[in-house]
Amino acid sequence: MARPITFNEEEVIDKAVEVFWAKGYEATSMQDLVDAMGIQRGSLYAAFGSKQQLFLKSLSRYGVVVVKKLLEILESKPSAIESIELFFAQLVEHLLTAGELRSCLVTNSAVERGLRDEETKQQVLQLLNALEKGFYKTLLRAKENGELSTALDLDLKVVANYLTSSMQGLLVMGKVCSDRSVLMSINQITLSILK
Amino acid sequence: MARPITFNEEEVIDKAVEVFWAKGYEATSMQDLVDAMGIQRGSLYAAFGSKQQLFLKSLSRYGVVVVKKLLEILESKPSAIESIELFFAQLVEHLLTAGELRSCLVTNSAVERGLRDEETKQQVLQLLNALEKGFYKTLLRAKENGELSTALDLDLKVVANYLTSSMQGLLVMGKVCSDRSVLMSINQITLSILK
DNA sequence: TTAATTGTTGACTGATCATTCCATAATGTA
DNA sequence: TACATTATGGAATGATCAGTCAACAATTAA
Repeated sequence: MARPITFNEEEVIDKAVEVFWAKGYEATSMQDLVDAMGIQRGSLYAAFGSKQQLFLKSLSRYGVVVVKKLLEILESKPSAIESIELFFAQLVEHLLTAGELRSCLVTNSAVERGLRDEETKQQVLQLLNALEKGFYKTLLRAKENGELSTALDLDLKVVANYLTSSMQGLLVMGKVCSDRSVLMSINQITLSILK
Repeated sequence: MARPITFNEEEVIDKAVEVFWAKGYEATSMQDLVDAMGIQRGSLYAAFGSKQQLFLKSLSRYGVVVVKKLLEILESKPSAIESIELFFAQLVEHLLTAGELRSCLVTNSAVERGLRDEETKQQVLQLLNALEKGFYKTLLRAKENGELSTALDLDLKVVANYLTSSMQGLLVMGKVCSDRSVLMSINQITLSILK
């Protein structure tokens, strides 16, 4: 039998996620990853193949960990609308406190790699789709709860898309703006269409 | 007297803008720039100092050329609201036709460099501010024209910020989504608050 | 025509890039 | 204990990176 792997793959990937999240794909060197992941180059290549593959795996892991946690916010309150409000408020909180991780790996990857790498584009689409579905489910719940103005006659799929896009906009603004009141007032208008 | 410069600085910078716009900062090599700009390394360094300085100059030039042209759309129609609608429609048109330039150098720079380079961050803030001011002026015009619902009682500065953020969101979505109807329906909801 | 000045050119530098490779270490089985 | 197997460690690879530099070309003033 063979010598067993001494590192935990998920733990090690989580470190890679942080590096890609903070620095982006191009600015991250394999040396950065070796240092952060705490395993040697050889093991890294044996386990993950290449920088590109490691990146895709990191993006996928980001979906499983971070995006999933975000989506849980949408189910955290009895009121669907309040859940959506909390979701956007938490984004602002993240932007104001997360330091070098202030942003979203999905947004970053869409912008840096969306046009130049088809695999990344497909993964980003999948993650954006998951967010959109989360919004849609929550909007349906709002409708069932009678939380949406009956005067409102909007296609909820479209609204879900709008919320996804608005979220991306907020995350871009948060890259350069640290003013809570500015970010919160953007959210306030964004969500005013639901009332 | 000395030998005069044989290249036109603006023409040459416009080439650099395109390269940074298409590839981003990190993925662009000085060799890429030498090739695209049509001048030699030595001349490039003599004229612009470093990759970082050339990038900042390119971003600034992007503001003078591209952002300025965008802002002109906001003054292109008698109706202020129609001008804003045209602005967002043109963004979609750009996203669907611009190929590898499909995006906005401001968005790209905010995302890729906003957290990691203070000079870039300041320039991005300045450009976002110019956009916001353009929206604000146009919203004021809308109000004066009586185009805004009188029921609407919104701080126009905040709305201008919201439009800036919405624009960034649309540009992120456009990196991975080529579906005109999706992008247009996002705009439709974004602008519905003005009615 | 000559001297002085400055732009142009492309080879060159040392650092760093992603990736490979192999000797060595560690493990389970026989 | 010895063997087979596989992970580990880290040196080495060739390519490419940003940036430098000195020889050369072109221009103007004198």
